[in-house]
Amino acid sequence: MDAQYHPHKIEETLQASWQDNQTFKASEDSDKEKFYCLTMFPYPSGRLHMGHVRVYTIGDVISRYQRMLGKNVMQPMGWDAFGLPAENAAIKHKTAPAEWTYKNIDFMRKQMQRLGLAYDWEREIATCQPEYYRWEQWFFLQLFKKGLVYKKNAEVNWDPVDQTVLANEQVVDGRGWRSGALVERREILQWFFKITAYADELIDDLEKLDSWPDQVKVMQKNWIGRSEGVNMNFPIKGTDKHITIYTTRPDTLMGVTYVAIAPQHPLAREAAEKNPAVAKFLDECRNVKVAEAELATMEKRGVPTGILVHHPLTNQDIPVWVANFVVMEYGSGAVMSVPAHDQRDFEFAKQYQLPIKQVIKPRDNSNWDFNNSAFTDAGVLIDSEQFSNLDSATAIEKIINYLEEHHLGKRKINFRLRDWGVSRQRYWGAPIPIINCENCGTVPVPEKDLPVILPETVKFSGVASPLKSMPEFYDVRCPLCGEKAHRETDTFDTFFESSWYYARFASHHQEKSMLDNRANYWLPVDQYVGGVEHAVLHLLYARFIHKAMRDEGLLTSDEPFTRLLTQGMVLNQGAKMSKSKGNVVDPEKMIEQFGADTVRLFMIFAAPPEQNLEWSDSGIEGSHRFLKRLWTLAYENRKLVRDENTNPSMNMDALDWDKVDANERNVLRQIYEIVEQCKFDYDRQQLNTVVSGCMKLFNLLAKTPVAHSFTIHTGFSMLLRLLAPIAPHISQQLWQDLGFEGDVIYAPWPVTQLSTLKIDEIELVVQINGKLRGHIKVPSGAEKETIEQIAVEDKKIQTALGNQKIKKIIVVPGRLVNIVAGESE
RNA sequence: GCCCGGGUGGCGGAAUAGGUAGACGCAAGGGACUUAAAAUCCCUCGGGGGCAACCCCGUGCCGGUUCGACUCCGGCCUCGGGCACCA
Repeated sequence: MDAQYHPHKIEETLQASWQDNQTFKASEDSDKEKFYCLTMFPYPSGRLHMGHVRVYTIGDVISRYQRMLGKNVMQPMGWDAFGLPAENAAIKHKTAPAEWTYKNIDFMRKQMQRLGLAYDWEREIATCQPEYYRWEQWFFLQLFKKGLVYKKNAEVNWDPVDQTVLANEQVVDGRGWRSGALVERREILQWFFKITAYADELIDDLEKLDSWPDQVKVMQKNWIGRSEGVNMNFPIKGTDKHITIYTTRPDTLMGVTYVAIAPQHPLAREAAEKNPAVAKFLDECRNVKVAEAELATMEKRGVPTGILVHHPLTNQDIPVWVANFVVMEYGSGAVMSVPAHDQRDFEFAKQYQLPIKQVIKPRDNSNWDFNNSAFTDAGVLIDSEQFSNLDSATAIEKIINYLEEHHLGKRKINFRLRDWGVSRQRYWGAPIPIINCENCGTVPVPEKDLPVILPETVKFSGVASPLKSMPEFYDVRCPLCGEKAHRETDTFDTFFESSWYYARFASHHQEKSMLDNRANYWLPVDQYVGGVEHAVLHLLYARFIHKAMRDEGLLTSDEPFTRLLTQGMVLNQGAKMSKSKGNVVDPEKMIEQFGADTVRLFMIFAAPPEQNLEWSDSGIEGSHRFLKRLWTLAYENRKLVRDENTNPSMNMDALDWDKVDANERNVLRQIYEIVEQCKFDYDRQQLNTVVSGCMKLFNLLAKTPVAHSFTIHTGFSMLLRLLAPIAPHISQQLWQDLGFEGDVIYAPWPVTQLSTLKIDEIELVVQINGKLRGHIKVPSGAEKETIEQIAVEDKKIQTALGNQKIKKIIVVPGRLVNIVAGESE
């Protein structure tokens, strides 16, 4: 055993042996309870950054902890390998996206191994490999057969100069990032997944996810946005046509003063043909990027279409406006506007001097000031003919019933959730397995022809996808009629790959099917770890695909992830690490300087997993210092611990605590308390305080006299196990050097004798009116009356009480005594 | 704009079901060892007052509930995440 801590030597030797012995290989034939621990796989961007190091460490700590609890653990890793950055890198470095991606994967895999992450590398997946995406293409075809896939027009950001579709992040201040041209909205035909068919189940099953953060569940629930309302027809004056609107507030029906339609609404287009002002407005609306945030924050504008509709109840004429804030995708793309009771309608009405008609008054009968804002709460109806004087809730029911009886409207449950557009007009993605034939229309690629392989050696200009100019890719024969046909050149949204990879890890190397029985053994994932930024999109899509796979008979579970941990970002000087800010800290350099254990320890210690972590150069030095001290103390006690291992000084099975020295008993009790606390913290995943616990235990051991060899031995035995999931290398090395049996990786979790360890006296806090005034010692298990008496008779308490009268005494067992006292008579 | 989080010493953070605010670590200051420095070890360390025992104030801001509030409720300020083609 070296006198000094040499992290590199220990870590590299151990990592090599883990690899050689396939220590972390997972198998399905085990009598142990299974535990599937998964961390969101990365995009292979080139090298690991601190954010990666943090998540992967957290996942690794959890999986190692579970292994020590005796579970059959599987922890795989792979690569979310398709996506935009490879195309950008291809333009910049003139390398093909495939080559660049594979190089990055090789480099990052080495970096992960150097961190000592306990992965089963045999299960590794790169989503850009045909062996993977062929099953995605296959699954798409199954959804197609079931009618869960359809094609429709949808808007994209169009760069008129580069003649290409832009991602939202490629639109900067309304212009294409490369060309600088003003982007335009353009409609193109795209494939969609009917995720809305699962909307109810996606919302209802959130309740089953007890071990998900509430935060994420609430976000998903709001995102899906189930609302109960009514679809209502407003007849168009002078025609037999009508506009359908959706509202959740039919109680405000009598307050409608105009109807607003989306710029994409067919009626708006019709109006534009006759009305140049409308045409001009629609044209202006095209220069806004396709993003909800954009729509919500831009100036609310509109123009009258000249169209009038009849109010369904009063038959009154109501003008129809086109407004830029009405979303075509939600409801029917048209809304009834009630300025008096909706804030956005209110502002719009003020801006264009449209009438504001109050039909709801506050329940307390007060007057509402309509100069500043709408009254949006529920209340009592006024000026609403037969519905006047009803409360909002009753009125909603009565009005809906009336509308249904008179065939003017129909009850409708609506979702904010929209169907998932999966077409991307890009090269670096999985090809959509469809052939377009002039005779036969849309023809799925026959399953025997899968996979449709993405050509990897291409010339990449960055403007349009190379597939669009590769006849060898798109010129095909129609599988039905045999005539010349055209292969789909769009590729899948990369969220599709990341929606089922967790299941494929459990069926790796299966060439005959997408998934096999092993998936039912491992799934659902017991612990999923990843960033909060994925709270809605990725996690919702994965839940949807999981249910779709279940309905395809590929799986039996309803949900993919049992427990979810969403971790925070790594910041430096209060900001996300980025090249432009110049605050990037390279994990590779940190490992070089301090070793993997120190980096891991700091990542876990510096903040609780869910919160952002502030990088600190001196902080990581502190973590390193702790490991050095630990090594030194272990070195100094090596003989004592080894001897105790071969020749125990106390027999735990027949231990008589009364014969143990009181001081030693006291130290042991503290050790046990720390160990119990660490267990509690591991289970609630507050890993930073586990490290605090380890440090406390270490500080205690450093002060323990050598005579207490039993305590020192117990302390080391427990400390090394508590620390093993976090700093696995040093823990294993010391475990071995101090003569403990086997590998710490498989060592059973420490069990304490805390419950049998007797305590004679406990200390309680004494408060007067909630303010700390003293401490008392009482026999453990003392009666409430005894405690009260001791507290009141305490000298300090007597002085503090003076001649105040005691009104009440509250005793919280094991914690405190609060004396409620007041003025004397 | 909408949805969801966070705000506690000089700094990162702790306080488990409403019960001692500041655990653990970092930084800083003082001391020991050393020719010296580094390393290591010991002490101090929220603010104010007091010779002291002790006292007062203090968890973003304002108000409420409670014997007792960092914790619960109402309102606000501020920083961050997401908003459907970044992943």
